[in-house]
Amino acid sequence: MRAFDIAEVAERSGLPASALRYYEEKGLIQSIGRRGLRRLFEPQVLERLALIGAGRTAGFSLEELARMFGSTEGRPSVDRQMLATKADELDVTIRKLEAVRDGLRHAAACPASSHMECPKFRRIVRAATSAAPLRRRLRRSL
Amino acid sequence: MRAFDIAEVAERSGLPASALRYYEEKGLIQSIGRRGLRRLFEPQVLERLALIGAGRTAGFSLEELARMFGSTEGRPSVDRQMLATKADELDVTIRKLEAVRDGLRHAAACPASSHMECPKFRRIVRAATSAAPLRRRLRRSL
DNA sequence: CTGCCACTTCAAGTCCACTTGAGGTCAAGA
DNA sequence: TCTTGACCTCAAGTGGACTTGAAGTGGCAG
Repeated sequence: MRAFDIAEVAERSGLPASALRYYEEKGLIQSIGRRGLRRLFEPQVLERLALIGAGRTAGFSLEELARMFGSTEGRPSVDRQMLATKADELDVTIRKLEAVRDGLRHAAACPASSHMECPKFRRIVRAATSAAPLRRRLRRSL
Repeated sequence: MRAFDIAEVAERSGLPASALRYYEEKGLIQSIGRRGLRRLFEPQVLERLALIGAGRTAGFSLEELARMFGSTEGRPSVDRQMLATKADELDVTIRKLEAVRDGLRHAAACPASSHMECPKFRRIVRAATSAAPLRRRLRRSL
């Protein structure tokens, strides 16, 4: 078994075929050829899709992901400085998320009728909103 | 100075007036009255906006935020069970983000020409994509 | 009192990441 | 050979979160 057709990639990756076609159109993945009309994919594509999924989880747009590791060809190497910068940004995001999580946890436990009256809650909200240069927000997956 | 007009809230919160009107329309904030046509806001609204910002950072939709602390009136109390569940979901998201961050950091440092050939990188990608029930994705802010 | 212009409303437009639908093709099983 | 139906393309639609534009209003400096 050398190549998968789109239905097989869809099943194994959990993504609908329409999304795979869209990703190909955007240069995020490539099919290795066709059988008649039908796209053929290397098993490798599943790892690439995993990588894309991870990047999406971290809030990168498809365009950013394409820039980061879209077409491995024609590029000297991924811009390492950019990767490090993105990692730093993610650190900031993570810290905010931790604060939000703590706020949620506290709000679930604290008996104050209005959370904004609770000094602890207010401190947590401040933590979640300061830590200035947030560039990313979270998106939902299904 | 008891009340802010929309331009002042916009300036202090960093959000455009159009977004504030939109948030009001969606029930996330309230103006406390009008001077002529113009909305007046209590200084309090800034804290609420901070809370909304924190929630948005964590990937909650405006509708979810409205449910969580939209109109404080008419609701016995925020659903504490839901808050705890959201906190748990955030924990999962945070773990994925940490894995993505580590992957980025590693990719920035690792000399392998193709990262997918590096076993360490592949392990990190797996960590970022497993931990199954992710419901949230990150969104970008400006 | 007048005029400016920051504010107002409402409808429509934008961006992203896909999804859906119509209409077409062709590999493979009966 | 014929039929089936999974796959194809391309255009248009969707949803969330706003933004933009046109047309109107009214507080306040002069």
